Amino acid sequence: MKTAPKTRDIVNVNTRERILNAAEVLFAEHGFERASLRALTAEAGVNLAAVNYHFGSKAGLIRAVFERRLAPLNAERLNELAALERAARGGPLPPERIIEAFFGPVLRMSMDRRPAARGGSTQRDRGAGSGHRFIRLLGRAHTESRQAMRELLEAEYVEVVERFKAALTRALPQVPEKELAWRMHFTLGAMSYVIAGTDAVQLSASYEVRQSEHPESVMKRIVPFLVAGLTAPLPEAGERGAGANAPANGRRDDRNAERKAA
Amino acid sequence: MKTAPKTRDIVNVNTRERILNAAEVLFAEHGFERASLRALTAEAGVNLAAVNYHFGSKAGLIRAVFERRLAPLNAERLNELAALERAARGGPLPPERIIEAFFGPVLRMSMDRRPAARGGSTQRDRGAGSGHRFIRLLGRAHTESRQAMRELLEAEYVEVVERFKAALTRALPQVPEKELAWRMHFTLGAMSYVIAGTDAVQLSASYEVRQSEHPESVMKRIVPFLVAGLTAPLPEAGERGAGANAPANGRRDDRNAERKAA
DNA sequence: GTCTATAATTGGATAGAC
DNA sequence: GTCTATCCAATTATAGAC
Repeated sequence: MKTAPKTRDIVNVNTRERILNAAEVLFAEHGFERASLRALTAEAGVNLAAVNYHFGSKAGLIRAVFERRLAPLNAERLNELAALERAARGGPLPPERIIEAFFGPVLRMSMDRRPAARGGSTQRDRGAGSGHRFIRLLGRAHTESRQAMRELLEAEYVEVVERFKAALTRALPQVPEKELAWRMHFTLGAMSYVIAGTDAVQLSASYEVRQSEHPESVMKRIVPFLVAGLTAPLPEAGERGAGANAPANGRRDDRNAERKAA
Repeated sequence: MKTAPKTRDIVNVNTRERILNAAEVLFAEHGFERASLRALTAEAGVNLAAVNYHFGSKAGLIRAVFERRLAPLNAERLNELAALERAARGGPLPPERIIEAFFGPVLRMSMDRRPAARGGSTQRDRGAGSGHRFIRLLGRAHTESRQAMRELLEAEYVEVVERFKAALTRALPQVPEKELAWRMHFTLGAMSYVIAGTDAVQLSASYEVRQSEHPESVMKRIVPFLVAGLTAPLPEAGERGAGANAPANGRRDDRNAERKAA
């Protein structure tokens, strides 16, 4: 609000945000390398030099794109978890609720498919819209090997991961720590795959699985799957020999309560 | 074998394979865009122009890298499944075995960490070694948006997915088709996350989870998790309203046998 | 089949006027 | 803050000698 904006009247957004929005679109569509600043500024309807003015470099722009989104997303996760813990008054939480608190925010974001608000054009760019673009971008970032990218993601995630890990540890005392670490790993994998969704790896899934589902519907499917996995019978104590010849130990549902198995 | 190879004596590999090996290394490390043909041919110890001679273009090289690996990998999966089905003589397979047949080959490949055989140098480049490099590359390919890449992967995967889907459908008759499609999706996600492993998304997992494990050990952990998920109690019939207020339906282990729920 | 040299493009970044 | 014009580095791809 320094001086009156250039031409547009009311609903226009400033150059900085126009760039961030266009970057989100084009990075998600073509990757960080192939999306050129030229294409990007054209999409945003701003001048080429504006990127360097506002973000210093292309790398700075990439960083800004992630910071804008990840902070509120993870804050929401922590809020939901904190609300659950308040309601539980110190008791352990049902694992279902923990999963929902972690996955809900990102799932809802990934299914927010408002049209792209492309072109240099104007009104209703509000808040950059359509979170699923950012989610695709996030999936892309996970396979990035750049040092800076990894550090960025790690910094944004470390707190939520620790908090949710603690909550799950209390919720599932019968699962040894190391086993739980792996099961969280599997859980995160299933979640990531779902939100990566549409054009990433869907090919390997069956073709009936489409993103036309509502978030609640997906949640209703994935929660029982993950809770069953998290509370599954523990593998036998011996670390070795679960090869293809091990007996199919079927569907027992006993929960051994040993902690820290080997 | 047309004329005697340039200088090296016995164990040298031809230019074509040297390029493929170097491409696998550098594409996995830096991505398809950032790994230049210059860096790549330097790594391989071959001339820059050789890439275009042997593969037509950089895109052609990328295609060749994937084709060399995916075909045998998926053939192995189909072989293992076929062996199981022969042994079962027409009966349904235990889901544990199906998961192992699908995941075993890629898991073993991902944990094959023979050193990179880098540099222009020579002997023991055999078969390109260390499959985990290719696995990382595969993870990267999944987030690629290029049309050609998607078609390539889809073509390589369609048969295995169909065959394994059929096997799981027979193994889990109590799970409705659509539900099973989702559960396969979750399953593939957990698997992908594990093999993407080391530097991809490990940050979000807990730091105790390391790739130092043996394939059998990982398999022993993931199989019970996935089988429990695949055989989990079905969500209630109504499609709506599994929001954060649904009752925590805990750990029943009843399996409703309805097929095709809404 | 392999090499050198170079063409043809495209990219990120910046200087300096406004 | 925005713009034009331009620099400079790096890329893929190819032509043509060997």
